[in-house]
Amino acid sequence: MPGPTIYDVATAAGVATSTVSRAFSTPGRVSAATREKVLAVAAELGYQPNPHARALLSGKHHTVAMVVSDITNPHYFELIRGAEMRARVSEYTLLLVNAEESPRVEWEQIQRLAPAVDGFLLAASRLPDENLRQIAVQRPIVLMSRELPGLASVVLDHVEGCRQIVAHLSSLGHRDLVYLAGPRNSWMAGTRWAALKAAADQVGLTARRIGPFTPKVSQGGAAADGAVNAGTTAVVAHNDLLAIGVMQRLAQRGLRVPEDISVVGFDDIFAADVCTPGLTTLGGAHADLGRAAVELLLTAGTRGPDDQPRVLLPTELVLRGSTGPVA
Amino acid sequence: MPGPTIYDVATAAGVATSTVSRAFSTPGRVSAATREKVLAVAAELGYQPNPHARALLSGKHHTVAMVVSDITNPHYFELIRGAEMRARVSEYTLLLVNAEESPRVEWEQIQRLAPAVDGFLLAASRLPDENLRQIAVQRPIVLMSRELPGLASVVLDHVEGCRQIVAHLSSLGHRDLVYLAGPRNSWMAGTRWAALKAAADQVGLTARRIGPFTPKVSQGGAAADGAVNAGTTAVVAHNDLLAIGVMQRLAQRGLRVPEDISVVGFDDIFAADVCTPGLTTLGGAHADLGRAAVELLLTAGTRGPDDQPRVLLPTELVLRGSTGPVA
DNA sequence: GTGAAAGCGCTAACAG
DNA sequence: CTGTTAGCGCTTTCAC
Repeated sequence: MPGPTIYDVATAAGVATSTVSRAFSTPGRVSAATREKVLAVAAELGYQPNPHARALLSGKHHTVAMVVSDITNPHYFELIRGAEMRARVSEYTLLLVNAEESPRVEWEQIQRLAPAVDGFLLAASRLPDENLRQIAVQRPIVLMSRELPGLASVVLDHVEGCRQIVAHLSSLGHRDLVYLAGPRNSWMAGTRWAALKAAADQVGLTARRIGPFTPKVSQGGAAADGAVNAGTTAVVAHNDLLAIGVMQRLAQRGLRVPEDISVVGFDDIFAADVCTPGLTTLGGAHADLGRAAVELLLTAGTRGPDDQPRVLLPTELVLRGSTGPVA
Repeated sequence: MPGPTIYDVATAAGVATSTVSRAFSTPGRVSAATREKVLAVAAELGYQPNPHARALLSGKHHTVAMVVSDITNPHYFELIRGAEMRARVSEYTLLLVNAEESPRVEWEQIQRLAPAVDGFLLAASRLPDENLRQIAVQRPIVLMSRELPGLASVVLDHVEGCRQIVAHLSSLGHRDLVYLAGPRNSWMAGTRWAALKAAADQVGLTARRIGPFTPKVSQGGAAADGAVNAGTTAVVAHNDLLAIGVMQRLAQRGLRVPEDISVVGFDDIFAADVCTPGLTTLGGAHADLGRAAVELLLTAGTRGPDDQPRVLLPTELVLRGSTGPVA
């Protein structure tokens, strides 16, 4: 079962193990003839270098771990996809870890894997800032959908995005909006609210926040009722899942979208395009976020702790049927 | 940067490296006092065992690789989720690999990772049977959504599921159906068609197949036109993505679903529930498939090559608005 | 250009 | 119960 080793190859090819090693890692330092022979024998035996042995003395693992705060959220799937694809290009392997929304689990997993990976991608980490800094001294890390001064990060530009949302609603005649907030320990939730509030203030629109809500379809009912109760003409939900849940509840209550109330989401997940009415949502190239994060991680060695990049990718407001002029 | 090793801990605690090792791996074989001390020192130094060194001589990696034929298909996400969660429970790490629908890429990735993982989960593998058998002699493998005699597999019970689809359509008065086939090298596509055909024959319903189609929303247009051209009252699409694309195209052509034509999909992805009309689709606990596959893989050592389990999980036909009585 | 030998971090005999 | 020692498979000096 344990495949052939360089010893087997060396014996079969009549050379030393070091020569076999060189034939693979530094082909220039072996004569063409021996190299050919070694490679031929290796191929015949089905030899595959053992990554563990290699990692053991090189310290390089060719592996990055991606820790996702909640793998059940379809939105992260795009990030995972993008990350996997970029990693593959550099022949890196992607380790996938689910933190189950638990900071403790997240921390334990990271500590466990730290000696075995080249770096971490932390998507929507629920860890306190201090913990993130601790990790960063052990291993290169890149935050996704979260920012922290001194650490590399990739996020969508929500300031500009929220400005667009507000401009859109304002142009339709809405005079106020209600933000259905995401979880308390979500950096994104805070960011979205701040950006929304600032943009609203700027154009003289009233912005209120209710919540927090767990951003799932099932929570849409409570969120919708809260919004109706608040008496607004426009709601901006923390994400598309919540927004879809809201629309379902509104329909149930006999309220029409967008005639009676406009709904906006975040993420532009696939379902936003097929629900009725289509959901107006702030999207962006999420797979690119994943790609950019891996990119940053792989080049982390070239930067000092003082110039950790903060990549801001553009959002795009996708207009669909869920927003319309105020009656 | 390279964290502390057992040597550092041993020195600091004034014991031998083997004692440190034992304190971690076989706590029973050390006196309580020394164990306490070692663990304390280790914690203080922030010592973490190096998994590579451990794997190097144990041959156990506590890692399983999941190879997905096409990571862009949201359906696989559920499988990935389930697998990740089950792996986590046993403190296994899940490696995620995308084969990009290419048998060559799939094969290369598997060969590359073989020496570094405890086994493979192959989801909808596009590899020929022969290659699968070759892999199976190197490492334990579990096929997902594919079967091959002699290899462990987990699939949904499409025979029964397709029978239900046919019964449903038949009860609505449909006398024939058209299957919009998936890719040629997809085992699932062949299986679905065979099951559909058999079930149709049994109840005296005419079944025809057109395609193959790449199962994406964008291919729904061509598929829908083909179905309309064939002049049928019911189409069964290879998966929900294709079905949704079909419904979009039908709407565009002014055809009503289900009044003019009924549509059925496979997978019950999230979007099937929010599109209009809701999509009738053959679902099942896909996350459970992922779980079951990991389960099988982790217990693979206990079975001989002659009793490789073939796990069949139940499907469930989810009735929504896209199917209705024939006019 | 190639071989011999040391050692990466850890565990598993084998002594004591 | 604990220390000594020999590798796991590979790369990397250091000689030749």
